[in-house]
Amino acid sequence: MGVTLKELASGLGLSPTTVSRALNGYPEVNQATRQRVLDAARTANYHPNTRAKSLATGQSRAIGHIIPISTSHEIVNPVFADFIAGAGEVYSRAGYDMVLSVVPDDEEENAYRNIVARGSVDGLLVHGPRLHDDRITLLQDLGLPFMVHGRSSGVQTPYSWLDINNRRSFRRATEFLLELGHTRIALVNGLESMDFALRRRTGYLDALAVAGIVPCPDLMRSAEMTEPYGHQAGRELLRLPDPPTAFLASSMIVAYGLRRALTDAGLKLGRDVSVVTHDDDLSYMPNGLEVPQFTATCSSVRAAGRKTADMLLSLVRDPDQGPITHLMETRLVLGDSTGRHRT
Amino acid sequence: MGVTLKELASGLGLSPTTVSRALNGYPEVNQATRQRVLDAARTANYHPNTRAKSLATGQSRAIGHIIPISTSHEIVNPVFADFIAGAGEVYSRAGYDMVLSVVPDDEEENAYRNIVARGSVDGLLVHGPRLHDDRITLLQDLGLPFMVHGRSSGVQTPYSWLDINNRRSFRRATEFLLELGHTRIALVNGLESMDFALRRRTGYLDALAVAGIVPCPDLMRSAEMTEPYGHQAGRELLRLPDPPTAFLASSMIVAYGLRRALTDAGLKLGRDVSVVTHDDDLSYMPNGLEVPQFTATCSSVRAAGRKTADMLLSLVRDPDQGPITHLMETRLVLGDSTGRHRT
DNA sequence: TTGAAAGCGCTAACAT
DNA sequence: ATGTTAGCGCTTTCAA
Repeated sequence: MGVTLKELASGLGLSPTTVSRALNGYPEVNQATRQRVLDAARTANYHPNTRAKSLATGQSRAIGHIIPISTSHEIVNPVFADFIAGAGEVYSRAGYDMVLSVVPDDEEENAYRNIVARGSVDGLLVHGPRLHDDRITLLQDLGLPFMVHGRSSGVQTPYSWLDINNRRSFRRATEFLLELGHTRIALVNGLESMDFALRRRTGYLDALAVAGIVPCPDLMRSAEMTEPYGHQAGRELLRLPDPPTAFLASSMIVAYGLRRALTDAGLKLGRDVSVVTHDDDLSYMPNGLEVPQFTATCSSVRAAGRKTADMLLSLVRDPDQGPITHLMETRLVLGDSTGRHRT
Repeated sequence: MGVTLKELASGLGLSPTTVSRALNGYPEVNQATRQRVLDAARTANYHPNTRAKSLATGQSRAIGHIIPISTSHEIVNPVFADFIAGAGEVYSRAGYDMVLSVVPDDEEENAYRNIVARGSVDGLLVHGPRLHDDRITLLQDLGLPFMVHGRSSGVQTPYSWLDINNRRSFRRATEFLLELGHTRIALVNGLESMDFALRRRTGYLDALAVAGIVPCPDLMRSAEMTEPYGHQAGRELLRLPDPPTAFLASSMIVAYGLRRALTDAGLKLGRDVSVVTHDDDLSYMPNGLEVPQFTATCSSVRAAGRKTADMLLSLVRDPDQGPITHLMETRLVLGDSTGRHRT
């Protein structure tokens, strides 16, 4: 262990109270005393014990993130990592800890209740909201400040969230493919039980409707976003009697699989067929594709993590300010091997 | 907040001590009393305050993971997510919290010191060890139990680690390509300042040496493992006067980029050129490749996370047991579109 | 401007 | 088998 406040105080011939006040920036401390205390703390490498502090103040100075892992499949959404990294930066700077709970998705409610009752965090961040998400109403009841990364269409009462404009991104991506003359456009989407995936489909359907095209169910796929899924979807779509000439992939990793299926079939991307990808993170975007390449980005997931953490901390500091929300617009980045792009 | 132990006790007409003992499974409690307490705790939805508990016991029941993020590039290694998920499962089950600290890589030492001094964790997990890693000797000095995911070749004193046998994997992968008749084999490796990457290169060189082949510096690449890097490396390697006929990629994501470069160049995988990939996690492995496909796996990163967490908890419970280590052997999974594989 | 005393919620001797 | 007391390291009235 390190030095305690008491030890530091007795070493200086002061009371723990004064030392505490000096360290925490209370105004009523003598300048000279404060300086002495600060110096002593530094040389003694003093760090306050977090647990004692939070027991005394009633604040834990920690934020909880609950990562639901499905019991059925082993994949963790890779954007989590970047998002968490962004949020973590903000917490560190603000002197907050980040507590991660990995919870099987059939025990989520319990996990939330526990974490609140144990008082180990001052706020919570909800990941991967579904269409109807009980977690949100649960947290509203529990009264702990929380933010949602994404939205839940089924929840009517207001809550705090940050989301990217998925619907708009996908409408614009579809419009782009329509402009290129495509009429049979496949949507290789994520799991449509997730709110974001439904919004993406809605955007896709919006654009088709405006163009007067009746959506074809065969052209719409939905599953967990993995490379093998993209590959299989691509193969199956190409086997259709009237195969699509363009593909809209819901994530870069899905596009990789799709690309494999298309090139395996001897198709040349950008000549025989167009692929457009959506991903939140530029860092996954391959450059120099010969495909028209679309990336809807909120200038990286990392930044979204930062912004969400900022908002949550503000909520923790002032819980009475009411729900706060932020909708991030996406950029369109269309590129090919010549480096063209448009926004 | 929830109910406190004191409230629970006075409600039952018992002393807090007895209630504490009943709840924590001490043997000297009357069966009937224990049952009464347990029931009351359940109906009152009682959960002990973590901070108070850890202040009293001196144990925080939390494990820290420090994620170094480089200030120069924005990428978080995607295997972190899976590893963390596996570790998190174990912690949850054992009643431990997981605290994640995201730290700029130039402030790591400070971060470690702080976290130890503040006493917020009982143990630490070190990610991404470099060849010479000061963190390890630092932690040895600080005396907090810790595990390393990977090893650091430069550190001589014993410490606890879990690693996969990178050298052996890459030796076997290279041998496989040599058996196929290739003599110019490119190594598209990760950053060789990382310990794992150096071990992989060593394995590659081992196999070449046995075959009597002089390694060609032009054929060895090293960088952060991303898709664009794989792509660029592929393009550049193909432009060589005497280009490689086989490629060894250090991760699946690099292989994706490589594949793009090769197909763009009009090469047919498995006919004109062979690609072999290494990745810790099968879930990234595309099925049905027409390429001989190699995956060295410790049956998923997730499992490695679980195992490492198990070991760390055992270390936390009994710090005197001395360093424990575990070397995971890899499986070779060679597949093509017909589903063939060998181990 | 400083200190003494009480208390945050829990556990752990030391009684009984 | 149960209760009393003290204390973990810090903050926070209240008093001086």
